[in-house]
Amino acid sequence: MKQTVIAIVGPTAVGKTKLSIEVAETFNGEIISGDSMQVYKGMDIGTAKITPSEMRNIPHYMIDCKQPDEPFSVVDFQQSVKEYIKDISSRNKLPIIVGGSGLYIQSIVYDYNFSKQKRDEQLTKRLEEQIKEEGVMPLYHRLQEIDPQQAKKIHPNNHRRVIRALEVYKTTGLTMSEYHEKQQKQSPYHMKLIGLRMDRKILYERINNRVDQMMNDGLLEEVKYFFDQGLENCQSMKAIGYKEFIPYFKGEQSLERSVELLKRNSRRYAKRQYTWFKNKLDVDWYSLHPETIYNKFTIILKDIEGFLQDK
RNA sequence: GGAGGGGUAGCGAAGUGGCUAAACGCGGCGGACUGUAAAUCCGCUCCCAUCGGGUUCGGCAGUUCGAAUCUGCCCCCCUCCA
Repeated sequence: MKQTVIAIVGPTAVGKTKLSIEVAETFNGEIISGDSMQVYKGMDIGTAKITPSEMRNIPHYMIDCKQPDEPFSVVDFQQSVKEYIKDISSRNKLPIIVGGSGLYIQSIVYDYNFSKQKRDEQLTKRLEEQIKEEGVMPLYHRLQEIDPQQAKKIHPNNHRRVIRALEVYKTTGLTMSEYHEKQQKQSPYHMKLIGLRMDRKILYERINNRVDQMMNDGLLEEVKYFFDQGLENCQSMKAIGYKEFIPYFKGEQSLERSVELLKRNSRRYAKRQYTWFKNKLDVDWYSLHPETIYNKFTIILKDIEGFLQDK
């Protein structure tokens, strides 16, 4: 028998957190964050992390489980989340995954079959060097030889993915395509995917306003703290809401400009999130409007009820 | 009234006789994604269309085989001097 899981996805600032609490309270659920940056301790304002009081005593997982100087990856995420789902289900509670990191959610929904070996950072570095010296094409051609299928899917300009594809083969002996072939297409879970969306204009406005709010709430101090710790090159500082301020602290960019870029990057991110959820997941979409958000929530709760009954 | 500077696609801004429907950035839209994913990367964005065609660079009239680019007049904007 498959475990039942609810997932709530959608672009940033659409209202996922709010809904998640409603769902958890109504159906005796516990929440697993599906977010690549909220795992970091102390990155609260910039990641729009739920606050303890907002949690209303609902248990939350995958939040604050990493130090900002630690690396984190989909595989770490997947491993932990699978455990949490098992654990929550075993206690007869409803696991609710809430988040906007497409790949992360995907890795749970379809139980992505990642390569066993860890990422070899030395190798990554070497390949990066090589690209710097001779350009991508030599490496890209090599990829075309060992895994033509994958090569076709990757644009040569996407160095990151060219390198990764090569790495997978070098460290595991299997090509990426071979991993894909082994991939099951069915979800191991009995799952309802709830997608939240909102008129683009309104969403963008909300994003802009939320950034202003973050600034009022002390985002700058939050980021400054990490900057002063010398963490600027860490993975955590690649987050939107953090990376934009690094040039400011270095005196290379005005604060105004940083905020502007933060807004822009958030908007662009929201667009990418839509693309992912639209095209890679089988989502039940619900259109939200700020004025009538709770009416829509009521409908969603009813739908979930129906879903939970017919399993 | 006098002296200069300028009007280019939604915006900003290059271009200063053919290679230009017009660089680049922003804004907008679409897409890819299996260990950095809030990352990384790709495409479209004057109009119609499948090739292809039709209108553009303040306006009008010229020069020229050919003009956003040269000339004349006109309209508008900015700066300085009165």
